[in-house]
Amino acid sequence: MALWIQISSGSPEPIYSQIVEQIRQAIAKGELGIGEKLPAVRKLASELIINPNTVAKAYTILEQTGFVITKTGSGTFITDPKLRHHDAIDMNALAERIDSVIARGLSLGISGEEMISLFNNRLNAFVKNNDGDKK
Amino acid sequence: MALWIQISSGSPEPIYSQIVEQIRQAIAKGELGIGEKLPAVRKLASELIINPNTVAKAYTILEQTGFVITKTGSGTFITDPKLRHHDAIDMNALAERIDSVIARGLSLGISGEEMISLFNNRLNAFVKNNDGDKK
Amino acid sequence: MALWIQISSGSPEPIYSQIVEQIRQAIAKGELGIGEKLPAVRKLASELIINPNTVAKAYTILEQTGFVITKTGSGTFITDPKLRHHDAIDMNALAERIDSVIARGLSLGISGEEMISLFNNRLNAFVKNNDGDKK
Amino acid sequence: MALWIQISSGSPEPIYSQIVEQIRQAIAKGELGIGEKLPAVRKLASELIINPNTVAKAYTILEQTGFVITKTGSGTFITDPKLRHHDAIDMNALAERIDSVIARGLSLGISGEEMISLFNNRLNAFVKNNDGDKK
DNA sequence: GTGGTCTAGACCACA
DNA sequence: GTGGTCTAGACCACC
Repeated sequence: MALWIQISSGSPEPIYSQIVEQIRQAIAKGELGIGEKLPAVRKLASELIINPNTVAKAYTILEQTGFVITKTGSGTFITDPKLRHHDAIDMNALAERIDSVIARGLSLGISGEEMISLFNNRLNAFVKNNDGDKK
Repeated sequence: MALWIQISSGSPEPIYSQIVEQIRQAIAKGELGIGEKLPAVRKLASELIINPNTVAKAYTILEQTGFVITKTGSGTFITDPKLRHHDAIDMNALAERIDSVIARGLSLGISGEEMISLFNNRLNAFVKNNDGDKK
Repeated sequence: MALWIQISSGSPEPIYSQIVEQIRQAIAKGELGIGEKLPAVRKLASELIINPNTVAKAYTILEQTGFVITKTGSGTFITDPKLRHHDAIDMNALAERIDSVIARGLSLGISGEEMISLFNNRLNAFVKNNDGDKK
Repeated sequence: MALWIQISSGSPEPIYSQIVEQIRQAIAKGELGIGEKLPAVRKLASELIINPNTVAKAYTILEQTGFVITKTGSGTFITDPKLRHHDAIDMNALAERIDSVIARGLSLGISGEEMISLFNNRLNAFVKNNDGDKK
């Protein structure tokens, strides 16, 4: 449980971004609840065998996006979702990402129905986990 | 009709990548048919007011990905989708991209139902255009 | 029999080079004998639906390399192999091409034995044809 | 040891392609082992007295072909051959290249036996080095 | 330090 | 006319 982050160093996506993404997904899935404490920067860095600056950058971004709050001296904690702020810009960005995914799928020869089916499957993986936590 | 590509120079996504993405989407939507000719490198570059090398890089990537073929001296053309070949790796990458999109959406406070609805809407934009062509 | 040249317009190899290569192979296989007449430039160009200049360029290269001789007013003919001249440079170039092929093969996971076997198979295809002609 | 790449600037083969080819061969010969680091883009460029962009292009191609992975900020490294995936298309391309080599050799007046002998000699140069590493 | 992106502009090969 | 290659040099992101 202590270490659920997977880094692929040979990836076009920067490491700090991979960390941000995975923590965001963990929060979305409910694996990380409100107020829960993230691993210390140095500890996570040594476990992933990466530069502490890289972890720090990831945490900074998460804080700027409102997903976590860092209390100097005690650690970094998941924030209350109600406190997170989002722009209309975010919705546009999301729509663009969806378009991109659809174009990629269609180019793979996947039909519209299959795309929807695939999307539902992946979405259920998220929802299921959240239900599990709520029980 | 002549210019349907939109570049945002202040974006973290590189310009050449924006071009690749938009052309891929245009192909997926059927706006660009098989065998159709893309604008010449220098022409598109001057229209978008960017360097020809940047356009050339985008076209090169599209060629390596199998979406277009370039015939030196005559131009760059959309390939037949049947000739494109894809790996199982591509499917995994697609699933990961979907996960990423879902996490982003959920973190914006969007419910599962709304996500599905949004996804269907975007997908319809693609399918509609293709139906129009078939008629 | 009249038209045995196959052009793939969507190829990194220039068209004129494809023609040169295929004629060279036809000569090596014995499909084209000494003194035999090549199709006229304009005729071949119209059959392949390409620019006559492209065919002319191919014939020029074949002439410079000594494979054919053009007699103005009558046509282009295969030369006597004894009259062809080659440099030590050619041998080095050949060795480099072999190295390149081997590296490519090994990177595909093909063993040394398989490489030799494959090479022999392809070579036999050439020799067989020559035997067939001699009978 | 530091510099084993030879560039011939007067060659029809582009410089970036020469670099790609020689590194591929070095990998096939075992001169470059898994995980080994390639020279930095700027360093190799200054040693070969060419533009860094040209080296970068070569490295990019090697990455797209799966021979190396580049980790921005730390360097470019040889990948594990097991992770490289290839298509049946590659085998056809290889066979074509072999045909081309054979035709070129035969046109130089080299007999079939000599061709095989030559091929074996070049192949041994590769295998020997690999055996040496294994000891 | 590393590689990635982009520009400006030149030259060449191809059709 | 088309795209392909290369140079010179700048700026940025990553680690």
